[in-house]
Amino acid sequence: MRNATNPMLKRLSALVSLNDVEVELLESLTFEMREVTAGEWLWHEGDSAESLLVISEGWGCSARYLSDGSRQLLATYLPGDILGIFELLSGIRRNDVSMLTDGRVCEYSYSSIFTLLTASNRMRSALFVIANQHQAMLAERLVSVARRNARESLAHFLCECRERLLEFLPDDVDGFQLPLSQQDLADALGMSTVHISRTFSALACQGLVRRHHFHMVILDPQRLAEMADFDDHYLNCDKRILATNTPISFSDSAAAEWLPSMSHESKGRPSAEGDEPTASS
Amino acid sequence: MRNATNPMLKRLSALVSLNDVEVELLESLTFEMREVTAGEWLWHEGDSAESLLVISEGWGCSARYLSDGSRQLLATYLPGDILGIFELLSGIRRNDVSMLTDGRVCEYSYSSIFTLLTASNRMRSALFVIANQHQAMLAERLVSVARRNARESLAHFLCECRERLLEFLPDDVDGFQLPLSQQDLADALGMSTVHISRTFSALACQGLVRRHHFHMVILDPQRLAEMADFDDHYLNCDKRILATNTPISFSDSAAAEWLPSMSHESKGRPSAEGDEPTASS
DNA sequence: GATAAAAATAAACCTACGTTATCGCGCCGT
DNA sequence: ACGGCGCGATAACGTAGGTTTATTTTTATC
Repeated sequence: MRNATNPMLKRLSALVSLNDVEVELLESLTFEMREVTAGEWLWHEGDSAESLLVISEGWGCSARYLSDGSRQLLATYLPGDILGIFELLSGIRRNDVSMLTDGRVCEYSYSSIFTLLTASNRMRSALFVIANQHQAMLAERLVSVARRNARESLAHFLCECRERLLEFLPDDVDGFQLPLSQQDLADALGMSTVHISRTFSALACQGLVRRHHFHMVILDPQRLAEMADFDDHYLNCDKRILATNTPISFSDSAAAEWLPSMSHESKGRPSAEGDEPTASS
Repeated sequence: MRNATNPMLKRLSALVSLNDVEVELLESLTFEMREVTAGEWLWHEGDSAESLLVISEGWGCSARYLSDGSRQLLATYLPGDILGIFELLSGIRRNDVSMLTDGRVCEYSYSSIFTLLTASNRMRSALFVIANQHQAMLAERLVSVARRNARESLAHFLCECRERLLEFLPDDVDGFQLPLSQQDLADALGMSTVHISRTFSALACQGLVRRHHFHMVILDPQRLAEMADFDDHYLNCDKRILATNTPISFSDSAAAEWLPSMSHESKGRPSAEGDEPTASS
């Protein structure tokens, strides 16, 4: 794999196979790397949105705060995650986003992102896929909160975290850092901190997980996934589509500008297209 | 307002002010109108996605079905709603979608939609805004299920329905058809049917709503919104952005192709741009 | 209009979770 | 070393909402 100090490049190249032109384009993007600390706000609802953020280190989250003072986590953001895609066109931040831990974020101005989107179908698709993933996670969270009991819900969350981290983790590791306090987990899963604690104990008793402070070990991923009714499909289906370059049958030339991987060049404008040698249609 | 038998035109022109070229383009789109009946599936998760659907009459919903047989409604679709935007680029349906009532849907092939997206910034933005709205509703539903009690939750849902319908309803009406059975509502709000029933009684006792079968009357919208902590912002903020044509400051020409309403023409390709005389930057 | 099927209500009972409170532990600054 | 503080664990208790069963109302079918 290529040198990837550029976080955006790192993330996108994990999602789609980029050609040299695309890599070059990504490497030429200017970004500002910034140190952030736990609890720091990345932005607030209503702020004007002019840049896209990639988390390079640390965890973040978006949340809604209610009038009674409680909050509901809407999403967690892991290293490699890209934030602010949804606001690209509206120009206004939709939720509060803050860091759960110390870390490092990279800021890309929307104008450079627009260049990217215009130049490459695959990268446009990749950003869509990321946005889709977050929508899918949100839906799955709703299912958890609405339909699963505490143990299933927590188990599901742990499975999800593991699956999301797997991509960036060495294969042999069976544990990972889960830098969420029980308060954070409670806010994410719609439970009380006390019950999070209880539920962790229960899962530990069943020999499913082991936890020491922020370090999680999933002892029996299979059984945990079973009890949570966890299916990684919602996290990976779009990824697979991009990976296999599944072409969708369209004759219209307009489609070529939008679809992930049509093999013909788009009509004469600056373009970074070109396909890897994969199963073609 | 213009003749709008074309449901897509009707919806988009309610969202953004379209110019004549755009209207013409929309009117030239071919679509297939289809009668559908309550309970009919529009598509299933995993189906290949090749078209966008506009609900012209009736209500629909998307849902996740769990292994224990229960289901969770993820979204409701009202007349005018556009379905399948998210699948534009992935080409695969992500959730099961079915009709809650008899109705009528219009199908637009993705290829014609791609034409639309390529031709007009504003329509591209409009579709994004609609996708954003659904994401926002999903988030708000999560908040409801996770943080609000039954009365607040139901009240919030009713407020949301009212707000969404308001656009298409005569102003003077204080009642509307809410064609969801208590089972449907329970599936949407993560509660049991009996508790939906109880909660309706409670709301009725407090003089907040009146309900006769599928006909809802919100007796005191203000008080209902208060108790639900309902703020229509999440439904309307993007709409307002489009309406006021707020320009976002970008010097890059690539941005002009993406943003809702930059006033300059995009570079020489077929374009349906042109702006209404509004407050300029 | 008679009948069956579906939806809504109601009452009784139960449990998964919230709430409150207490205690122990590791971390920090003085 | 000390006390303060945030975090997590455990226990006792209360309750919102689930479950079950039965009765009534509404709708659909003929």
